Amino acid sequence: MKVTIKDVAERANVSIATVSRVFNKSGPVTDQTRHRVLTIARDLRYTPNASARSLSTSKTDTVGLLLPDLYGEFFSEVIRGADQTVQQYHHHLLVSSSHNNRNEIEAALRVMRGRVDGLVIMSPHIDAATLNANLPKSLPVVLLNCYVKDSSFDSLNIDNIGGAHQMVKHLIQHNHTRIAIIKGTEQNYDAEERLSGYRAALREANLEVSADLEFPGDFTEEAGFQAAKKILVLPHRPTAIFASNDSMAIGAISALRESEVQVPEEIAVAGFDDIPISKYMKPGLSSVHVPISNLGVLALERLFAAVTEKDNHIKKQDIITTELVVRESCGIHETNNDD
Amino acid sequence: MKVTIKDVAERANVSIATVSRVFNKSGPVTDQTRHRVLTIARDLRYTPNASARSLSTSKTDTVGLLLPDLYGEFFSEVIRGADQTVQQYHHHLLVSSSHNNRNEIEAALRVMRGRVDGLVIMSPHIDAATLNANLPKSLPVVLLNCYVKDSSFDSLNIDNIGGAHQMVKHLIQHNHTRIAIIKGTEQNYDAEERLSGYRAALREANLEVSADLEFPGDFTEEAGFQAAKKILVLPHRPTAIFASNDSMAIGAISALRESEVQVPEEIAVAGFDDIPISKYMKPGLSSVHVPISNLGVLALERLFAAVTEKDNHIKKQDIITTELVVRESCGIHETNNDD
DNA sequence: GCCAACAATGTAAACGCTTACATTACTGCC
DNA sequence: GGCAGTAATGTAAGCGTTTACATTGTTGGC
Repeated sequence: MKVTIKDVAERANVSIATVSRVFNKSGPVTDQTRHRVLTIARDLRYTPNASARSLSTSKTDTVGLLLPDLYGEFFSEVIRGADQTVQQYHHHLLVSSSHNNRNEIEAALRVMRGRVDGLVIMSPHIDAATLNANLPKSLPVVLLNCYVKDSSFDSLNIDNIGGAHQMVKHLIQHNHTRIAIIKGTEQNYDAEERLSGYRAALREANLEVSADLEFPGDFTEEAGFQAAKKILVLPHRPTAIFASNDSMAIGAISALRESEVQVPEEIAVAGFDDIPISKYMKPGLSSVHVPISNLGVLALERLFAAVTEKDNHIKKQDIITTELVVRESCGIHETNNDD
Repeated sequence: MKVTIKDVAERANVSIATVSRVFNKSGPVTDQTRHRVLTIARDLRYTPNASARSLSTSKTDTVGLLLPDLYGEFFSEVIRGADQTVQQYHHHLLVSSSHNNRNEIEAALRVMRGRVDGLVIMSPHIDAATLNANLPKSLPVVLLNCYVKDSSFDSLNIDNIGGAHQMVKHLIQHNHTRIAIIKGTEQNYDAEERLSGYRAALREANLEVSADLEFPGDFTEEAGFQAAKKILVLPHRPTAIFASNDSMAIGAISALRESEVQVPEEIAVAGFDDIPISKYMKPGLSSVHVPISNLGVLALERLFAAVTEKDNHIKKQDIITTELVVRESCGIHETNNDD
């Protein structure tokens, strides 16, 4: 039924070593022989057995992408960038979500190990110890947006603090003094950083940092919706809302609309991530642009560098800068240089 | 460096066969022995080598998901559903996009073969011949939204015709008589079916089917935008636009807005797919709901059935029904039973 | 007490490939 | 013409498992 290298070798009257050499372009082979082997292989529909090859070479030509969740455009974009890069390097992409649960993450790590030549991990809840405990020291790893500062790992992080700071500063510069924030998921790294960027900007402008203006959220539209409802009944109503991501901003706007509060006239709204829809909403959502699909590309390029360079690969911790995107929802149309 | 079954066996004073039996729960082992092996394995951080195992068993515990593209929420949702199901069955997910190019699809197929126990293929451009030529007869395959009617394959298709028909009929019932369509990508299966559903509904209502009302598109927001611009300059302006997917509908709405044409008052707009944002837009986008993430789940469940049942698996061609979702963009608020 | 039956474990072949090393057959140089 | 050097090919060991079959040890029925 299934055709192996041996079948090809027999039919071509050569040894399996020669067939192997043809397929791997390793070692010298006559043009004539090569051609004969290739033809017969095609006729026989021969494909090298990936497992056998992996076993022999201890390479899998596959890299793993471990994500906290597979929901929403953010991850979809990361996957897209990753796939693109992986194909370019003639590798394969093993994707898995980890459900944010520590045990499941460990299981996922262990299970990936041995199946991949390298691993990109995007999981806010992971720490260096878990990583070291569950992965062989030799497996190249790139951390994407993880809360691990350890210089023993390559990592890529979004400049959450800077981005949030920039957006809030922008609002302040345009005379907003009561700015509420809808926070991200409790304990989430991005969430905390965005919050601290928000606070820093307020402090810097000598504005009060108050728990009364900080509303819980979990990055879903629903949470944004609920938070906005709460904000609306505040005695001294804020003039601006900074949502920790676009989904929540969208939810918030939809709540404001429901209550017939004009955006941005009565309340300005801004988000974070700049997901594609932000551009197409009405009003267009002001946001902090994160080069998401680029993130996937960068992570994988770094990973392949690590895989290739092996031991003399130098690890780096990079911070990806964000960019302020001003649309209508924050009430400041003009293109001006706020920084 | 790397620890193998042999290391565990030596340390535990048993043969490798016993260790193997412990890990696979195949064959009898004393509780005492099992415990000793397990403990030592844990201490040694032993993980069975996946390649060796695959070579030996010719199973990979991995299934492949071949998508035409990785762009947008649609695929992100399919992947999510797929991942969820795959985890449930303790398998892994190898994802790849095929770039819609025939050669690349063939390459992807060939490369997947041998790495996976089964394959879900979503690729409008593929035909039965290509499939047969590049895949071993024994590999379970589920076609997702492919234009292959062949009963020798399991397949899942969206009821594009029915969905489009239903939406256009709905518009007609509410007194729209000039309804433009923004078509999907040329030669694309979904695109053609949605177009024919549109035409059927018009014909059924004795409305003219005219090329003047059919505008090219390619499923991107940009295309929707451009098409709407063209529609706006039409001498006898349509009162409704049916976009072949939500992205184009969103692009169209944004073009109309730019020209200060009221939606739905002046022109009603409807889409297809019911991607999550549709709900949060203003106006909410009327659309044809496709249970996307469910699609991923269903496809993988079918695949696992095929993998498990092996030879006595009975292939089926299923059509997934869609559902009309009426929001504001088509101008008919009331919840009524249109069918 | 013997033997059958079975439980627990071991032995070794096979899975399909890569690759170090061995072999063979040419070349051209002195 | 012999020999070194090299190009082309072959041989066989190993990669880490699984598993059919063999071996050993125990049990219980007669």
